Amino acid sequence: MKSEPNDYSIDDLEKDGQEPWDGVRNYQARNFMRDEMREGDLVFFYHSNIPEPGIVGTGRVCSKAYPDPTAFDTTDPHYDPKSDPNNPTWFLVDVCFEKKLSQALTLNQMREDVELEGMLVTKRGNRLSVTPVDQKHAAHILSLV
DNA sequence: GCCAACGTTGGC
DNA sequence: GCCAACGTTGGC
Repeated sequence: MKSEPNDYSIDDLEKDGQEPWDGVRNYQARNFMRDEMREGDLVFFYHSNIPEPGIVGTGRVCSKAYPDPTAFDTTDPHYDPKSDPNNPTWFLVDVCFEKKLSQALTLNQMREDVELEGMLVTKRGNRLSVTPVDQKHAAHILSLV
């Protein structure tokens, strides 16, 4: 799961302990959260839009998927007038802090690692903020950090 | 700050 | 339903 650290960082998650992953307005990312993610699933926390983007920590999915309340909040920047509260468009899960890495696993390192070949987040032009990670890729990442 | 990638919007 | 225009993401 990507986040710009200026907006929400691994340190923020460590401090908060748990955070609703709100504001996602992309159908593919929504589908992963709503349909694929389960409580207890491992999450890699990725810092984007910085000089050295990469994985900076781990977390866990710690709620079932539920409607994103910011979609109904007219004062929220992610307000979506087309999302009907009776039939919500946007869903999210809560993410709980697990661990901050002593050293980030950078995007460059992931791209150079043949074991991580094909990992979605390493692909050029990938803009999805929530992407699935293969079991074998996840296991390898855990062996590195 | 630039720009490639790509999703969304809206005219037709 | 096509596609040009536009907006956003995010690496560089």
